[in-house]
Amino acid sequence: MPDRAAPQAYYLTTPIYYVNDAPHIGHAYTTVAGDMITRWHRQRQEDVWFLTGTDEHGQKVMRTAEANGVTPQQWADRLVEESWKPVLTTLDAANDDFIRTTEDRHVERVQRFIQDLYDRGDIYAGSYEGPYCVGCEEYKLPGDLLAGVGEHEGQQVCPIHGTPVEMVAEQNYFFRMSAYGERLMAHYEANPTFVQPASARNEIMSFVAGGLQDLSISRSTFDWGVPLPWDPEHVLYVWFDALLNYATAVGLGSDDPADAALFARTWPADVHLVGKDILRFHAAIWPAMLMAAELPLPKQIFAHGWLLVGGEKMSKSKLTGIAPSQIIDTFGSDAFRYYFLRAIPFGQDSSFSWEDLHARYTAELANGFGNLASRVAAMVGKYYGGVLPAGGAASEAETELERVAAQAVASAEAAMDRLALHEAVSSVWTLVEATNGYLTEQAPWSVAKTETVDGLAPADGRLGTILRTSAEALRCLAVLLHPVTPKAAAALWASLGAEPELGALAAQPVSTAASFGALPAGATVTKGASLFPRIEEPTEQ
RNA sequence: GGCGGGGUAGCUCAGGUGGUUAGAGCACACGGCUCAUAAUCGUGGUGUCGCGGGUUCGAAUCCCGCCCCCGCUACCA
Repeated sequence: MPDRAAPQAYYLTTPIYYVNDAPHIGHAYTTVAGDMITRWHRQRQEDVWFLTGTDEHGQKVMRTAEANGVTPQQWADRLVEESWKPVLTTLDAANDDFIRTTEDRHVERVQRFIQDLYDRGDIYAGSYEGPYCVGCEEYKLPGDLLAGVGEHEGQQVCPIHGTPVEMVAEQNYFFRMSAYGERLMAHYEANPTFVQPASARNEIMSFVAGGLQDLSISRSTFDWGVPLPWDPEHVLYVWFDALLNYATAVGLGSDDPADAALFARTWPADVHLVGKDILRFHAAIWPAMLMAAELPLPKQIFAHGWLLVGGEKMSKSKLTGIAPSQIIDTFGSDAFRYYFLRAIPFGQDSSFSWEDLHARYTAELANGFGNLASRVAAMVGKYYGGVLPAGGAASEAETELERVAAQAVASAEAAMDRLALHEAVSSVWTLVEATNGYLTEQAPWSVAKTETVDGLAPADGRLGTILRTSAEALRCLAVLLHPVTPKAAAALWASLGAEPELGALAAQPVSTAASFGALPAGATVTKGASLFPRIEEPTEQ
């Protein structure tokens, strides 16, 4: 347990995923990005907290449960246990906690939070009026309505039923969000990286600059939610409930000293990763809620883009929704992680295609990285019986390769600070390419012909130097790629025989990764299974 | 409608405060090598830079108009 003077943990969250449906690769993408970032920070030797979870209240979940003939709680339990938690394992996500909004710890702390806002006068009773569709049994958004035709000429109609909507008023409670517009604007202006990337920042600023209305935060037409402590006929608006998870999960509102310590250690969060479709809730409503409660704001809201399939946003209804397992069953979790982290500029929309996935898998993972590990291990086996040679004096070529490694680390570090995940991976890859080039130029197989005597070459000769240096590059790659492809990196770590001397891969610091010479001479190098075996056909699913 | 982003090689994209023959990766072709997952290394071609005007000695880059795509335009999560 860190003491009060201890530096704050690097605390990152994914959105909590709505259990209305099963996970698709869009959810998995966010999780993988968060996992890479937090793994990287752990290897910077920082204290880290990585949170993910599920959002389980609201009318949609209630209806889906009803349609499936179960209670909302049963429905949520089933999806969480059968889909959402397993996918974390499938993805190799190393989260520190998993919050469910139906857990007592969350519900109780949410109630305490809103009671506090109510007591402060930031929540008040009012009435909400809006266009209501009887057929849908819900309020519609003004922008969703269509102009009526024929007998409904001149009226606004529901886009689903085609029947006129009626204005309905409902008594409920409001959050005084209008009071926070100016403070929000001031915060955006004073903290340019609070909302990133810039496109997201511009969008949210233009939204808030347009003026904020108070937010209706309770519902009395259904009961699947957190009851308001002072008026249990109402449940809390699901977003108000959901956003609070980031704080309740790390102990806000708990009386337990351990929870209080965790909160002190983690809050404010460093990054909330979000999809750009939920940016507003995180970049406007959530900070306003925290301001109202007089709590520190998170340091950054980072909105990543959408995965496009055939040029359109991936969508289940259009049959372009893809489950993570469809990719992972064929390519593996490492390839899944690598592909989305490398191929997609983090923060931008990007096309996904099976052809691109397969092409990158083959060119970069199988032929580039996997084959590099394979050829080095094979040569250490062939020329030195699997015992890593000590090597001799470094020539300019070795010095240059080490320089490339140092540059890769420096570039990757800088990219990670900007959450330019794709650039970080690209930076690391320069070492893969340089090492393949180094091997071709140094041609250890040719050197072996002149140095080998009685089947073995001297460990301190030129051949030994080349292979030792190549193994060092691989060690560096294992360390740097552990956040991206943890399974392959671990396999490589084992193949290099690094663990006995250097310890666990996950504990290897990024900062010293590029210092060659860490692997002990005499380490047992084994050529295991291919890191990324070639896969025949593009998998059309 | 308003605001914002975008339309550049077969594909995915960079460039874009105007200036020599418009770039990268992939794909493709040729050459080297043979340790390795038929892998690797090197070399090479590829483009009316959405359309039409304009400013300029010179525009992918600036201005005007037009076409097309996408996002935002609050209480569905």
